[in-house]
Amino acid sequence: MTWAKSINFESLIQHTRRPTVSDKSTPTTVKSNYLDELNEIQRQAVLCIDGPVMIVAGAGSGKTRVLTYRIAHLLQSGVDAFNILALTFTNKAAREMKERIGKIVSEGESRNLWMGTFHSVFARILRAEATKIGYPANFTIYDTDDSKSLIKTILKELGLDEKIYKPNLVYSRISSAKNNLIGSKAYLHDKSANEEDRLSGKPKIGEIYERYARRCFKAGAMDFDDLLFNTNILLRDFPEALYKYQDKFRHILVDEYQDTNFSQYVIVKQLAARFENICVVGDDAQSIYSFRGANIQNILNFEKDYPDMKTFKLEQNYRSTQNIVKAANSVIAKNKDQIDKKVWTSNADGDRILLMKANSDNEEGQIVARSIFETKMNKQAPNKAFAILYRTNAQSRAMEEALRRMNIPYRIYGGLSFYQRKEVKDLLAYFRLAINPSDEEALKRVINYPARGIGDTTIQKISLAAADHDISLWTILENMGDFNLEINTGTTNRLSEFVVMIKNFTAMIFSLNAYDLGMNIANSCGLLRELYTDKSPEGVSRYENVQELLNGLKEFSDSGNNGIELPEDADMVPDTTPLVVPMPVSAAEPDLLSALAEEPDADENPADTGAKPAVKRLPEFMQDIALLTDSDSKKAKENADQVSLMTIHAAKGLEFPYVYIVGLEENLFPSQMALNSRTELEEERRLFYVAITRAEKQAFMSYATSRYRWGNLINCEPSRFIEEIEAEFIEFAPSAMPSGTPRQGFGIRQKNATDVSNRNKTGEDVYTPATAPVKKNLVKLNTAVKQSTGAVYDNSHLKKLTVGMQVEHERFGTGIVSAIEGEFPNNKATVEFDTVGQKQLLLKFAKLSILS
DNA sequence: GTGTAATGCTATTGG
DNA sequence: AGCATTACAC
Repeated sequence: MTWAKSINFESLIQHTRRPTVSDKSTPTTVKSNYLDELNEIQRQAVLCIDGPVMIVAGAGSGKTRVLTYRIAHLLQSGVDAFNILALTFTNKAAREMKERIGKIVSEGESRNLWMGTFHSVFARILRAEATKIGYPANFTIYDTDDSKSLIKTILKELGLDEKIYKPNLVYSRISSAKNNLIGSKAYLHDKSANEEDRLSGKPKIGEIYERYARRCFKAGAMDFDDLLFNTNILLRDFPEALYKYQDKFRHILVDEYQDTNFSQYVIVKQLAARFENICVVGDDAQSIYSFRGANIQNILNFEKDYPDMKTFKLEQNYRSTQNIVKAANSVIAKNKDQIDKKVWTSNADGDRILLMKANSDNEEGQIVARSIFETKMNKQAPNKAFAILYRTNAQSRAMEEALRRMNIPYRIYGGLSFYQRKEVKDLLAYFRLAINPSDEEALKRVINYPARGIGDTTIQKISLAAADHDISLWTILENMGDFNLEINTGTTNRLSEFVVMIKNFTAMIFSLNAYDLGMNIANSCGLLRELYTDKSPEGVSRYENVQELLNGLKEFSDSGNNGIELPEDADMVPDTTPLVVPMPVSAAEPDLLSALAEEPDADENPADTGAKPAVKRLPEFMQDIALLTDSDSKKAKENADQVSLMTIHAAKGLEFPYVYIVGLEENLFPSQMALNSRTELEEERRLFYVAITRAEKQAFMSYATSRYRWGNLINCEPSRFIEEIEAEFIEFAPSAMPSGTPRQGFGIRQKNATDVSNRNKTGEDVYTPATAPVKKNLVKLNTAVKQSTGAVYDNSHLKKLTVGMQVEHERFGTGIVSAIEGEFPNNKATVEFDTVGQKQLLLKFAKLSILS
């Protein structure tokens, strides 16, 4: 692991060697009843709570049960819930596990566990520590749409062609750099990355990345990957923070370890370094997220990281029939890279996998729907016993239609989540702006929605000025008089009305609870009115969605539940310790940031009472909202009797009595994109393995010989995966056996020409440390803080600026002052920069330092 | 600046 | 086929 090696973490990690694995690992206060529900290996895995442990958990082997009991056991052995960090793959998994643990121990205790996804846990920690790394505590989390929109903006600014620099591709380049802990500056100097970009004809990716990172920072925003990246920065550059969390999280558990990426890996490694009470749970055979940076090596190399670790292999499957387990085993055996294990079951043989053939995607839907109907009758099973799994979301439509026609209730998981709907995002954007007016994506989203006569050209002018002065759009809007924007008075008035409106919202953040403020915003921003006037069915639905969001806000205000439950820890109050002398704040402006950080209305000393603050406010509601996904919206009646439709990725960790795996065709599953290398194909195969092993009683598979794609019909060939299942476990439905040419498409298949060896993408990138050295952070801190409050910079040192001086600008570099006009604080300087030429700068805003 | 019609591009997988 | 962006008329 080149990166891991090149980071000198050893020097940072405070090695307090944990006690050697003790012989007193026999607990004293364990309720015997839950241990009785475990088999021998499971029990050992639960009881071994000292030191590094790897649990290799085959599909259906009771992994969740082991994790749950292990945590319960830790608690009963006297470990404080606050000292346990359990990282799960979804928020839903965390919620469910907490519930189960609550039933074994007490609910009060389980609530104090630090349990959630990497993103939600470290977002919470970053809220408390943000100022250390130069971010405001009220930072926004950009979702993928925000990120891509920002990338598009940057592409336009740089005059790059979106067809060459596809935003999706640029985004994933940046994302994978971050997940490998390569910051934008490091990326620019990264030979292999540059080489790769140059060869792919996109040499400017580094430049885009740098701008992107700068813009996010200025907007006080982190994207998903930043949550992990910045956690790493925090732990690397602030040893006292590292020490604090090492000490706090004395026991660390990571679920689905096979799907962690490098960034996550380093976080865990760092946090666990002191006590090494780390337990990872995973199954290499179910690693299906390499496309977003997951590195299967993390689990394969666990032993190298912790040579004295204990391994427990859970190999007995309790979920599925013999047929399903054996069929799945016969498939996964085709993969090369795996941990040696043998999943077995003592369950009944069960029915064979039923393979069905259709002539088109629509017919496939009908066949599947009909089969579900029949199986329901034959087995007397409810709808919720069924799941339809597919490789791509686009396949859901044909299934939906067929189910609807047969009056079979269903629910689609994934796709557009509630929080991604346009109308919901619009209102959320107003909320975001109220909390953090620097949030550029939110600003652009709603500055002219509902339409208020602020058009593209106006926004262009403002953006240009912002780029020119290297300040945020919001700062321009607040100080329009100071810039020659050449915007007519009518528009100027509308702009200032908008600014006043947002400022009013901001001013109410602490006086109103989340619901009252949200309602107030929804009413006065004009969005509710706009939606209400639209009486089309879609319009009504949009209105209802906004109402739904407000309902959620209401519930949150009453109960404090926004879908992610993490403890409110006494020592997790945002750290307001000033790293630099606090900047003076102009009298007119409330010091919002410190208000946010200090929470004036909150209990003075929560540690004394243990009570939560009485009033639930909007910032608290918003703090994790970008991290919520569809499956987290708990209101969707989990228990409704519906057939589940979802992608195989979304089905990870779930199980159903009857599972339909559809669209088993070459170029669809395995995906066309995965045919370039062995490793990619192996990941597809693991995905197939995951799909099969979701089934408890019977698996069904189907393929179509033709389907619509981009509006035209294409021919399809059955997937190679079908013939990888040993024949004895499969049964062909009558229609799947074409009369003329039996087993058409089977047997003889040409080897895929591109099925070559490993593409070796392990990348020898070099991690350049000190992407953000401490000192620099201090400087940046000022700008971040000030921007988030909208206050004026303290540039009083520029009073003594005179013509002829050499100055340095954060972005424009060095230059010579050629003219000064106006009176402080409204004076302007003309600077001849060495590289970017002449610029006029308002000293009030410019971040200049005087060199000589 | 706003709204609509025509065009063109796209569909792995997801927190 | 569906969505997003662009072109063009008001």
